[in-house]
Amino acid sequence: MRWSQSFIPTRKENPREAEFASHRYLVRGGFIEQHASGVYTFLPLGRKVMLKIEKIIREEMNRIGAQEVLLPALTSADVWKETGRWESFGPDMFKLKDRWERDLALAPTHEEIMTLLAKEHLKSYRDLPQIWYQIQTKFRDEPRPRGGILRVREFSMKDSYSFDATWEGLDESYEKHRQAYLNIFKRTGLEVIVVKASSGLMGGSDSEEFMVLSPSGEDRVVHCPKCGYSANVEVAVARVGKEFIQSKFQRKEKVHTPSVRTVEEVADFLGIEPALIVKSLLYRTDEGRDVLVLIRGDYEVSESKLSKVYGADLHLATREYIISKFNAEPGFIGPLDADVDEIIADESVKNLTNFVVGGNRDDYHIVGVNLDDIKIKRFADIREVHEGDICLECGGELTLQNAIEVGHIFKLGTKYSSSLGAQFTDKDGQKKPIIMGSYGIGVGRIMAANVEVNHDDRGIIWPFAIAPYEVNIIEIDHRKTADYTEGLYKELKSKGFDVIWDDRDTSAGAKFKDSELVGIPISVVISPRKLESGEVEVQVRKTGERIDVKREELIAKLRSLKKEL
RNA sequence: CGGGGCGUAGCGCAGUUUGGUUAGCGCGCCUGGUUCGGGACCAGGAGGUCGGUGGUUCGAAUCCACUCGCCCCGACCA
Repeated sequence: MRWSQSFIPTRKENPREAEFASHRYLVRGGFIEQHASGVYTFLPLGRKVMLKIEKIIREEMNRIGAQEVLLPALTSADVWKETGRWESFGPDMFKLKDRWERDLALAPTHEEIMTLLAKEHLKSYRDLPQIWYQIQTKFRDEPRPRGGILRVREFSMKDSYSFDATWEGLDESYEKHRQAYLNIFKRTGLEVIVVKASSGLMGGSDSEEFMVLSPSGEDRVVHCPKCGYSANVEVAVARVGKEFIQSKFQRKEKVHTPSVRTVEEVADFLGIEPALIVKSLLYRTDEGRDVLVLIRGDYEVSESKLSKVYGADLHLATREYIISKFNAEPGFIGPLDADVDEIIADESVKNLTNFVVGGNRDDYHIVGVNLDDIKIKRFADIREVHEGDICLECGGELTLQNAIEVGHIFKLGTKYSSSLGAQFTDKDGQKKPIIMGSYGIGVGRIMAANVEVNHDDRGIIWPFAIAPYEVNIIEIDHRKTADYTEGLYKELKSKGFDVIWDDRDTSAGAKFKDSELVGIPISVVISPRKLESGEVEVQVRKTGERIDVKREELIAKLRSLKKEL
């Protein structure tokens, strides 16, 4: 392709709204353009990158015997109602009506549709196992799109589904995907860590996420550098830093603590460490049950863990509700004589002695409290792991880092096959629900995560495998070298390089800047001066190297660079 | 949904506090010329319902009300 004939609308200035590197550079480089909040157009360069990522995904999926299909994006409401997800997705699902007022939905994922397909055709254990996948547009009405293409409402996802007759079979299908995913991320130039994850709305038992560590990520992952334990903070477990502590307060008594509300303020006021204060948080179920949650003052409650332990979604009560219920401000409520349906305490509370709780009256706390004083229904691990907590596996010190989720794999089990009646007949003649797994990769996220991780202040640094072009031939003076360059351009193309030829009638500086912004891994610079000695210059985007190469050695040089990058 | 910020030419911004001719600047774009290894220079030119609606006023980009859109921070997910 000639640059002069390409549609590559690069910009010199950052778009006003773009704060993330990937957003800035993908827009500035002419890869994407915003249409609406969380909805983007892919311009030629962006489309090329996406197609290259998809190609790698297809190769790796096909390698594990998966077969590509394409399901509809526009789906009938019935199936969603059958599995209950018409409600549980709630406003995250784009719902619409047809002209007959029938409910439809734009699919946010495809477990239901895929399971129906399996139900229709996979009747016998002889038909199993199967792995089906598609690369398709998903629609999710995200409450908050973010970071350009990092989190959007319409996005391309590779999703696959495995159907097995046995649990061992599911393990195998899952393992195949795990390996395929590792290959895909490696080939697309991403370093990922695999973390234990919450299965959330998908349901099922085990699930793992593939994470790219990056400050721009909105997930947080706990990692043990010593033994490799890794988990999303939503499900991570650990031992608390200091376990057994007791305070100086020997006697239980009410203490006047005027307008000290937060844990820090109370700790300062009383002259004890925050860990000795037991925070009381009021949670409510959707049905209106009140659950008082106790946790050590230096920790936070993990709502996802809490909800799982409790068995239903819990949400923090509003300030107004707390005041009406306790007749005290949120900062002063406590477990003693609390009129709630249930009290759950985090395990971190177990080993405290003579601790401090809210007094259920404004401006008062109670010190010297012990577990016997409180009617705790159960203890559970409901706290969010902190940086520096102790690894349960090996005793190492845990780290906490931000990460971008680029893939997620689930062992679904029989959740969907049971509710939709997808059964097969086993060897013994018994009808059994098909055992399923589901597996997703965000194609656009691979692209965005790549830019987040691989960029500098000049622009993007693509890995060779998914770069929009592999080689950019930059002509310093098109009028003097056009014929020569055309020969070179044709040769590179015929040798299999994805090459663009910057033949524009503009200054050399502008061409260099554009090339660096767009992030083409290798530039071949053609200047009349160097041509006299039969040389061209090779520039490597990643390292900034400039190497003079004899014309006849160019192909060999490019091939060796291709392997490195 | 809560909190914060922003909408003025294709892009980035000034002007709004304190209302007052014809709404500015840079980049980009068009024409002509000169340049040609790090976003070139000179001359000329085109391009704007100031997000929208309604109000206040002799007069509104500027004040008021409503409204739409976008971004960022907190509860969800590839």
